[in-house]
Amino acid sequence: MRWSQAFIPTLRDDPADAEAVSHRLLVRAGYIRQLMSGIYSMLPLGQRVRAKVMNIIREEIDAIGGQEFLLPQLHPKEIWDRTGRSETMSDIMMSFEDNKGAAVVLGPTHEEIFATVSSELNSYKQLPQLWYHIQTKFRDEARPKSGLLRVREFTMKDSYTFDLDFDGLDIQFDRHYAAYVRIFERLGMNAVAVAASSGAMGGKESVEFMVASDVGEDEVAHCDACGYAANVETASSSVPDIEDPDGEFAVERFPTPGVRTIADLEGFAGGALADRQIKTLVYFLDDEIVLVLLRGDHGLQEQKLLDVTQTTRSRPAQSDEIMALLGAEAGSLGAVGVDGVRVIADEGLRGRRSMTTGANENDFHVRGVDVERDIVISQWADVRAVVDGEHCVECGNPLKVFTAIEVGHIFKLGTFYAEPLGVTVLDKDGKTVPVVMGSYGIGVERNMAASVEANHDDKGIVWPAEIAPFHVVITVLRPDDEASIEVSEKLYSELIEAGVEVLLDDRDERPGVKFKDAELIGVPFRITVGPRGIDNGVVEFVTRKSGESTEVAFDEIVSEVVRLLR
RNA sequence: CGGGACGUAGCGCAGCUUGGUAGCGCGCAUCGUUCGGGACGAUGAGGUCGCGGGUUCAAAUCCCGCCGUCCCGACCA
Repeated sequence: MRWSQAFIPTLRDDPADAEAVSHRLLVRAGYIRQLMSGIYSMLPLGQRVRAKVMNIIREEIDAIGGQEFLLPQLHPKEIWDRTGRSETMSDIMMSFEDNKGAAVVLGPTHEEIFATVSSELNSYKQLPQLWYHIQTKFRDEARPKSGLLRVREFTMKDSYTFDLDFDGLDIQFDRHYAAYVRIFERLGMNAVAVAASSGAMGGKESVEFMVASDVGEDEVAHCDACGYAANVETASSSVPDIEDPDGEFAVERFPTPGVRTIADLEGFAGGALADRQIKTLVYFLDDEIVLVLLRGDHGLQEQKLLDVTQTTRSRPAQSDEIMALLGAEAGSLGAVGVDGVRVIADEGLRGRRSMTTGANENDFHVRGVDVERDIVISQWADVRAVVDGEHCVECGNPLKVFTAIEVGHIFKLGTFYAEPLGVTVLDKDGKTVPVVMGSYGIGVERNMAASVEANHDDKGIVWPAEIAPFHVVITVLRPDDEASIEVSEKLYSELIEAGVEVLLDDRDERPGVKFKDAELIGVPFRITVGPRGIDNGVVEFVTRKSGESTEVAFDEIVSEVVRLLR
């Protein structure tokens, strides 16, 4: 491609509405343009990268036996009514009527549609199967953000496996795991596989692939020593025991005027340190009101609470609801003497004595509380949010907690979907059995953006060669110089001949502009052709990532590039 | 959905408080000089000031309504 003919609208200034690095750079470097919130046009450079990302994914899934499908984007709403997901997913589902008045939706995912096809799986002899497609999804997100990282229309590779039993599923799952590891490597990212909450999805197990980034929306707890890694929605940690005072203590009520928070009580004469207080939270789990108890300096991880209670929705109670239940405002709440309400206590409170907590009367607390003696605990559970620096439950070393981008998610669904969707086969004995399923997803554009988050510097994008829109840019410093033209045109055709993707910067621009643009768009290698080198029979060869520059003879440069790209 | 900010030329912004001429930088076009890290000079093209209504002799500017975009939060297989 000749740059003079290419549509690569680079911008000198950062776009005003882009904050995430990948968003800023992809817009500035002319890869994408926004059409509306969460909806982007792929410009030629963007489309080249997107196609390469899809090809890598395709290669790796094909390599583990995947069969590529292409299912439609437009679905009859009726199919979604059957599984009830037109209701449960209604807030993100784009739905409307076609011209005949039939209710249709744009698919937010494709389980239901794959299921219609898989109904033609009839016999155990047809299993296992690995089906996938790379298709557009529509999800009407309440708040799209950070460029391509969270959008409303995007491409996803979603695969589905069908097995006769859970052993078969385990094999398919492990193969996907390995394929995903290779994919993220090839995309230039250091992805960590973490245990994830299966949440309302049900199923046996799920693993998310996470790339550390400060624009990520998830938090991961990771142990460098032993490799333990989990989404904080499911992560555990150990914290040092607190030594409670010896001796007998009785529950004693005392006035605490003006004390509203844990911190207030720490500073109050006769109060207590945070780790010697009991924090009492009032939550609705689905429609039941419950008390959740934590150590004063600990925080609640709501997803863990949902998981241990097998509920799907939680919300903090409002002040009037709290008042009706306990007769006091948040800040003076406690579980001592509370009856008829489910009390879920975090493991961190086990065996604790002589604690201080609210008295369920404004401006009063109680001390001398022995958690197990004085409080009726319905359920002990680990519902505490893991914090950076706490200790690994596996090996005891300090955990790191960091934000990350979820670049892939693989699920062992089991029969969770197969049963309601009626995906069954006849086994050897002629018995109808549900198929054991797995599902596996990678967002294409999100991975493009995540790769930029991981591969950039202050000059622009630094693509891994395999997904760069071009492998090499030939920067012609003096396109008005005959010798320069001759050399660069020859190189250009030889490189193309050698299978290298070349961008020939033949624009009538000053050198500085060309260098800046080449760096901004992130082409891995640059060959600079200028009068200075021509006199010596050499070109300058620059590696984008290292900035390293060498002089290479005319007749060696093509083989050098080919060697580096291999 | 709650909170905040913003909407003026392709991009980045000023002008709005105190109503009257729509401006700057970049980019773009032509010419000239330049040419190894975002050149310089000259000339020029380009704007329904987000949309609708109101106040006024007069609205980018004041008032009302709406729409859109971003950020924080809620939400999110």
